[in-house]
Amino acid sequence: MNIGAASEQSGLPVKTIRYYEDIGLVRPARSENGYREFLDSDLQRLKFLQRARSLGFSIEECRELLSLYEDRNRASADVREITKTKIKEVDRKIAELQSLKRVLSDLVKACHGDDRTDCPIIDDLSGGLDTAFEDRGKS
Amino acid sequence: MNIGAASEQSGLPVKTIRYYEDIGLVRPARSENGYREFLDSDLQRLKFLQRARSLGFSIEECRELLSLYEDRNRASADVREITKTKIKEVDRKIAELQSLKRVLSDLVKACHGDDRTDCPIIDDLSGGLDTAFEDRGKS
DNA sequence: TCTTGACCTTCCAGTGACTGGAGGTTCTAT
DNA sequence: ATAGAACCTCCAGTCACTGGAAGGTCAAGA
Repeated sequence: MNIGAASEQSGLPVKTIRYYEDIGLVRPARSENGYREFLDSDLQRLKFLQRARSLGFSIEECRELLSLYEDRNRASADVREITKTKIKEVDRKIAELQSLKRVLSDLVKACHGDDRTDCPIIDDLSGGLDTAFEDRGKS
Repeated sequence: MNIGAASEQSGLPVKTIRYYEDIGLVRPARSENGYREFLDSDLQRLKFLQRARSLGFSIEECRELLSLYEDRNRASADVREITKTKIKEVDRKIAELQSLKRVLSDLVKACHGDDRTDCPIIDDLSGGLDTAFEDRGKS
């Protein structure tokens, strides 16, 4: 099957599939006319990649998962560990965003939001060292 | 003050400050020796940027907020609107991550995690069209 | 047969927001 | 005088694509 069909079947953009070939995640054969020829096994890999990426695994993690996937002797525990690490990362990101949301919500609450030219949000951003918002500093 | 002091005062890395100058977010004067000379007003901008970036505003949003910040006539309502839009974005990201976490947790729960070579996580990633996880497809 | 248009190819450049490094100048302390 | 820190510019790399130019191939219709 050509790249267009592979794209449709896998849910990955054509450009992305070519990119994945570039970085060695998939190695489709070539037809005589130079077109990429995707076998079912290639399509499997692409679907795997689509799914894993949509679950937030990085390209390098996908590479690792793929090699576990191909390795008939890999332990289920290895895959489980990678996934658990990923869950912890997701948890961390959620917590960060929730704290961010809290600060932003406080700012909006404190802001009268009319056409006056004083604004607590701007005040906070421009120094605000003595406002109620304590958790400044980079994450 | 030199870039090193500005970095320390603002909490932004030296490289980042130079980058911000490149893209026109800050315009420090130059001393005779070619060194950047940061005035208090420059430092204000840098602190503003540090804070706004840490709150998840993009560079372009920071540019907008800065121009509102400089504009003595801007309405508080404008700033409030930008912030509210940002909160909605943060909410969306949190929801995405929570759904992602649910799927990953389900996978880990289903995975026996021993040294057997069958693994529900890999099974899910490699097609898994008839597993219990429904929300595949790109976000 | 010719043409149109869809699909395919490669290659180069850009995204966002930095970060790292090379190679060179200036300042400061000893 | 000299060592080392701090500064300078410029170029390249990061991540995971995405867009576009310029051109080759294929299938269908006139």
